[in-house]
Amino acid sequence: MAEGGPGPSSGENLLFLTDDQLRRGIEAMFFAYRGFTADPDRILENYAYGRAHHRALHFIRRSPGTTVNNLLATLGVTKQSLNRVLRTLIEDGLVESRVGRRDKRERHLFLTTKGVTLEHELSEAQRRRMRAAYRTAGPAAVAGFRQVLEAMMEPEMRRQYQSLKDGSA
Amino acid sequence: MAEGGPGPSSGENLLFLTDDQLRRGIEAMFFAYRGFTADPDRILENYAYGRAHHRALHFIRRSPGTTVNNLLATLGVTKQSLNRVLRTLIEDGLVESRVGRRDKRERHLFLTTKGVTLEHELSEAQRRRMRAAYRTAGPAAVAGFRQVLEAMMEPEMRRQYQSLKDGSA
DNA sequence: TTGGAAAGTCAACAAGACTGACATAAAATT
DNA sequence: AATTTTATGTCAGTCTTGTTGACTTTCCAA
Repeated sequence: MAEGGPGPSSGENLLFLTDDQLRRGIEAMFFAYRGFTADPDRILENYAYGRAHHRALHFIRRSPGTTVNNLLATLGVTKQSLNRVLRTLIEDGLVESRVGRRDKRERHLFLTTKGVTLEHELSEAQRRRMRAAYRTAGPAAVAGFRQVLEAMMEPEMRRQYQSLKDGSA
Repeated sequence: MAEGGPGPSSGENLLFLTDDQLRRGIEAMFFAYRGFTADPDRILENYAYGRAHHRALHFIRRSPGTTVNNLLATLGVTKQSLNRVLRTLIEDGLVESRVGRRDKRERHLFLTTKGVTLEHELSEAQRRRMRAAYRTAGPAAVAGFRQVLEAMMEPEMRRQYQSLKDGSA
């Protein structure tokens, strides 16, 4: 690409779109995601659970009563993969699966008291880091952070994200 | 928004630090990271490689001549894990491993022409998405994005990130 | 009543991470 | 010169989390 063109093609300043800047952003995502998952991962080592369990707990807590199919769409995994995780969480009494009243094929998922406890421990660790990062960067930076992340999502995931914004499912 | 306390505790506006806002940020990271890896993942399906190969190619390209130990520290994996990936890349002629001149224990890693080609295909797909997101969000948002991500990194990873900023390793 | 959707299960498999043990060569230290 | 440490590679085994494919059960709705 030869990168270096110092003069923007238009009158606008587009230096933030150079390949070098973009690569910096790519590396920032890579390194930051590691920090993002580090704290919950450390906690999960004490239990017999992994990151997949954390994700399930997070989204069940976020949308209590959600169905397995909903959760599948949000997490973007196969039902077999989710099922293994869900089964252990149900067996261990962290998640309750209630047969749907209207549609009895559906299972509605809820956290038990025990599930809420672990979810809170995990999410509080993650929020602590997020809070520190937000405080360091400030409100304007946070707004930009969210804008860029949202623009980076796949359209279907952006819909998931935005639907969670307001009410639950 | 219903968000907890309407009145900030101090004179400053700290609404961006509510647990709800933090959870929004956590979900943004989760969904955005999926978009971030989606394009390279699709390309990698055509080859016999995975995300781990992409990461190795990226950082070798970024710091040509880097040693195995350096790469290990950057990627944050075990040598056994990296070795498996590196071995296939060398066998397939994408990466060249040269014995160090000064210290013959070290192996210096370089991309071959073939390696550069694949790395470019992968990174161009990733940059394309990043470019679109940056363009949508604008330069101010990008600056904030980078600030928050940097603050979110583990200190050791932040050092890695910043050392890559300037010259190579 | 029958077709199809939702959910669950079983089996097999793969990527990519891990630990632990061990081998080799070369550099550094004693 | 002998010993220790470092850098790398390799073998073997395990774990988590994802995949596909096949099959069953339940049950809603046309």
